[in-house]
Amino acid sequence: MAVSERQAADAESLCPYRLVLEHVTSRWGVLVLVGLLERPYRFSELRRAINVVGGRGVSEKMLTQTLQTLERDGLVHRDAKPVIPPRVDYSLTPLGREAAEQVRSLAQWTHDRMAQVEQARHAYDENRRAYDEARESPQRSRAS
Amino acid sequence: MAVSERQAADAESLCPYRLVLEHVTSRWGVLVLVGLLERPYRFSELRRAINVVGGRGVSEKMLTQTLQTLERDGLVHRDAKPVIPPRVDYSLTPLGREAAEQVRSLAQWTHDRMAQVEQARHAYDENRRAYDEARESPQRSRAS
DNA sequence: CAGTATCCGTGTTGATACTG
DNA sequence: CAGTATCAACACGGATACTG
Repeated sequence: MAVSERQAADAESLCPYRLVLEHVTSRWGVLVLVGLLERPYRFSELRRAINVVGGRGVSEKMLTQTLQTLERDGLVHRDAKPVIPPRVDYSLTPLGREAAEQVRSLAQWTHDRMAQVEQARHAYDENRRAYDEARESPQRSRAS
Repeated sequence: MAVSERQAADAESLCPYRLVLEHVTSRWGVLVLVGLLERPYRFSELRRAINVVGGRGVSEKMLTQTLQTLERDGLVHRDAKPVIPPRVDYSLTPLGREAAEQVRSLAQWTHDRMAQVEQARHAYDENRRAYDEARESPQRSRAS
């Protein structure tokens, strides 16, 4: 069962608020929140919308799980209409909207600072490489 | 090797900025950033500080890995003094401080909204339970 | 369409032992 | 003290098949 699967995962030894933080910042949680910030979505619609972003798409299982978790936390509202074929709309609760805005803000910050991060990475990798090489063949650079 | 291990993990199919977001919001990344926001820490000192928070502690390996990732991203500064016994101080870069403040803000929000979240969870679980029970023994409630 | 149930590969984690 | 290396366990995520 999906629910007990998630709950088992949640039963980790984290302070309760860290749990919510993990839900919100989880791989698909971020995408779902940011997506729903724009407008409500149906299940498959949301799935497609997320898959566009880049990277590999979210599986039905993961989307379901993510949505259930966020719904349980009171961040996402699930509106299931009893029609055939089934139609379920997902939207943000007021609480969810607050969270989503924070997340989007953080994502935005990250996005804006990517250049600096990339630069830092290059510098780091350069140092590492130089350091490793110096250790592999010390006789070349240390031949006094 | 720890580095290639991390890089393999990072080679996932995510947009680049999502990667940084994951680093920053990762289980230990959050704790490290928030911890260092207070003041610089030495390695084991930071480890102990994090372990206090609750939950199970971070292993040396995970702390190392987290710190290296954040250092590579240019968020954490590592100051290794060539003395015996070794002494290494970790602190936030200006970039890291910005990130840490955002993260702390999000963590704070989460913390402040826990009551609402818990309440939503109770409501959710109640509905689920009632629903499941109704399905298990429909003859009791539907005996016309 | 909107899920649920199940199996299974793999990445992440953590315990342990070792090094400088 | 501050790591690194290796291995084993396990949770997570994904593919598939099935239901209402």
